[in-house]
Amino acid sequence: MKLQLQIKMNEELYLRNPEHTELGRNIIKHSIQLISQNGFEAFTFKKLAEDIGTTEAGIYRYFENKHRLLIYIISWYWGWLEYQISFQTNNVKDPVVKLKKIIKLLATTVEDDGKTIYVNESLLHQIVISEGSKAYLTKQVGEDNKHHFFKPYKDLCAVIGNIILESSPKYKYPKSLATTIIEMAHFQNFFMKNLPSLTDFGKNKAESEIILFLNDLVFSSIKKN
Amino acid sequence: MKLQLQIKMNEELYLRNPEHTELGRNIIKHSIQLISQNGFEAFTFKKLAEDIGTTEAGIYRYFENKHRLLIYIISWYWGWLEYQISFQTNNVKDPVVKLKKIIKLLATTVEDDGKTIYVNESLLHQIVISEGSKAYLTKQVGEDNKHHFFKPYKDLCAVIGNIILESSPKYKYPKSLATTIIEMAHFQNFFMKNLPSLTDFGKNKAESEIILFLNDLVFSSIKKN
DNA sequence: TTTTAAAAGATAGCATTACTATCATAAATA
DNA sequence: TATTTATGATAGTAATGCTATCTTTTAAAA
Repeated sequence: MKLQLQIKMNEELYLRNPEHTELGRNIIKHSIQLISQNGFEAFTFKKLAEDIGTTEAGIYRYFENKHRLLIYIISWYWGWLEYQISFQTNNVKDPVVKLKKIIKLLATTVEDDGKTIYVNESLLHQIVISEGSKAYLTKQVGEDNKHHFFKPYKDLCAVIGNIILESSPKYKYPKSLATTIIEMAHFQNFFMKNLPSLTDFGKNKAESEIILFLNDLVFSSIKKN
Repeated sequence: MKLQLQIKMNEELYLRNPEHTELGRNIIKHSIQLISQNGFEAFTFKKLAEDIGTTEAGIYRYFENKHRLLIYIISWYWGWLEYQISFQTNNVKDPVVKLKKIIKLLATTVEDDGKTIYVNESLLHQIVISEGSKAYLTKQVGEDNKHHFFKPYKDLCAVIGNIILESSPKYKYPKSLATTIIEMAHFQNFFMKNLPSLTDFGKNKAESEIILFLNDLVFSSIKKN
């Protein structure tokens, strides 16, 4: 039996549900390819349409603009990651072990598991690293937040924050530490690959070193209390 | 005697040195105002020209494009901040005290001290929080790095990293911890103001709480070794 | 099986953005 | 006074970020 994973998306993010049609799924698939290839700034609906073999107007029937589309795929990633976390930490009692698993999931390049046909999680992970913060670092963040566009990210932070509290009930900054873990898992990765002198992960450039750094950071913070 | 502070800028960042002319200084001044007001995405050379009372072509004589201009003002900020740090930690022996002062400087809204006539450091600080990472989160990061555009940021990280090592010579991740402090000082501030449920700085929304969080994070990491 | 509705394709158009080029004028310097 | 240098004024162009309309295809309902 082949299971297929479905992530429930905020309906206000799109005009027409891209999961329901071939064209819609192509929009998601090719967006991920194009954005990871050329970056979000160079990404346009015109180029996307050409890549798919449809027209610009066709894309606009699904997404109001490219920023919404970015939020869509990033949100999809957070939803997917939360599922991965709940799956991988299922039946694990020790919150310390859970946290270590989460850090590993966050900091490790994911492999495309084929459970989601039109989403390449590995490319998507790269997008989240390079473009993820652009989803909210805008002047419309307040408006977008009213539409609950950041709920998947918040949910993930809440999950991680709660495990931090499980491990150390008196720790004062579980949510801020959670966002720190998430953001730093990605920023250190970006720095390692692009501005390596900003990190301590010299020549080898292995994600495993980021994991060690984050483990050290997190567990020295929460253990001492 | 009134001292005037000059930050030495990378000459490849501009076509004509904006500090040398009235128009150039206006470009810097009004860029900071416009970007902090409307965000970097909505910022165009046309609007900037109108705001100043000059023409678009006039701006292009100083900066190749708006991305270079962003890097210019952000770099200026890092240079300025490094000066502030060296000034405020001068004659301080204890690296722990130094680090605390640095964290405070990073996390606190700066007041415009008038030492730099055409730069409003307070607005610039807001820009660095909201737009700072966009300077390097691009596909051209490698190219830009070859031009040493990120040197001021790297220098600052090196300074902080070295103080971390002074305080704890065996700590393994001084540079990564330095970037974590810098980035989190800004991200937690952004979250606090725009997506508060991602932080633990509830109703009061005081920068002092971010300082407490960062102090806790940093000193639990480096003390235990 | 027809009818009808929904989705996609094809084109057009338009304001704004991100530039480049040219020519004239004012101000500073030699 | 001559001449460089900076600025102003204007034009133009390809690409971007949309909206609108009309036709054809596809698929669901009657």
